[in-house]
Amino acid sequence: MLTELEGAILAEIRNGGYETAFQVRRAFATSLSLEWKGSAGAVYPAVKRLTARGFIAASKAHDKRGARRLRLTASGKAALTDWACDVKLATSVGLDPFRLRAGVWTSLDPQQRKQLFAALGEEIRGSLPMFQETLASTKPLEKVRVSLAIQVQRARLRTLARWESGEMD
Amino acid sequence: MLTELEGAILAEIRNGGYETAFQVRRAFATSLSLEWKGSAGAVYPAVKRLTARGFIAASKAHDKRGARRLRLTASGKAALTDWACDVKLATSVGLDPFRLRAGVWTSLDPQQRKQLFAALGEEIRGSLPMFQETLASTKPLEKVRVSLAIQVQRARLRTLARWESGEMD
DNA sequence: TTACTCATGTAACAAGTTACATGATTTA
DNA sequence: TAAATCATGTAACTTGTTACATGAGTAA
Repeated sequence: MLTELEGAILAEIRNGGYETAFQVRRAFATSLSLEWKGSAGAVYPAVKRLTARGFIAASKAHDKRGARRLRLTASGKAALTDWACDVKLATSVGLDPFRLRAGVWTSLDPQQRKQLFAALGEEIRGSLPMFQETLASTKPLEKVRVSLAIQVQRARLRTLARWESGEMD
Repeated sequence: MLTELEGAILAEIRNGGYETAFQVRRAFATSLSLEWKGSAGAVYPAVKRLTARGFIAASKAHDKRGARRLRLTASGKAALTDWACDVKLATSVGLDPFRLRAGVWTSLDPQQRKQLFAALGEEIRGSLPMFQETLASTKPLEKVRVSLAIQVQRARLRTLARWESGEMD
């Protein structure tokens, strides 16, 4: 069993090709589709755990700096596949901040709600260009994730439009 | 600043009307749209924190059992509204297990992928009736959350259909 | 040579998990 | 009266956060 972060770390290492833990951190910190901060206190211990479980192997780089380059072992690849193909976990609803808050919006007075929905729509529409830029210039793994993030944002916009012009159901 | 769980707890207390912490736990444990387990070790400390911050007030029930019934204070209501109307937080992408795994699916061989997508579709379609039942029989707050969960599942089905008959983009 | 980036970590803290403990009330 | 449910908690653990420490290589 892997945590969501551990699964994402294995995916990043496999995808990036001999990345250092530092590069994994940076990938997380700059990703639009990943929610984690890429904090040292999360990534280094997680890499240590995954190494101890035999999922990651490390080798020194040949350059001057000689950083620890990470790669997946055979069992690491298997663990990643198991994690990614877990049907129950993959289809669970997840922690969606929009959904979690939407219930509360029903008890807002109409004027406040109208203002809020306008602000939400503006924020989402403003975020789409960034997503679309990333979509053009990344590797398949991140591309697919960004594409799904865009779909979520579009679905939110449709929901807002429906709620603005009618009932909240 | 509230955590997602704390926000959801305040929403539940406001929505439920003088619930006990135990009833909040059960609501979380049985909810289709909430990801938390409603564990005692999460809920009781959170209620304690929220009480200490003046967001929750408690009173003894008049019945034999005399349980601690919870209600929101004025500042608790304000804190809930602030949390629910935080535009940046409400529109952030969240931790979606489907999106997190989807990137890895690109490197599966076609046969495996076909099988996986069939299983994912079946699981999602199998879950929809439960969601739809809940939709008929709950209060507005949970109703809206379930409705959004259904939309997420439908969007996933559309994505799978598109990926099955074409390219993954 | 000063500042920035690369690189690896630890410490204190936050907030969730499971598992356990305890007891009152209600139902079969 | 035995079992189930209601009710409130704590303890040990896991895994994330921020903030700090340290040092090597690189660019201005």
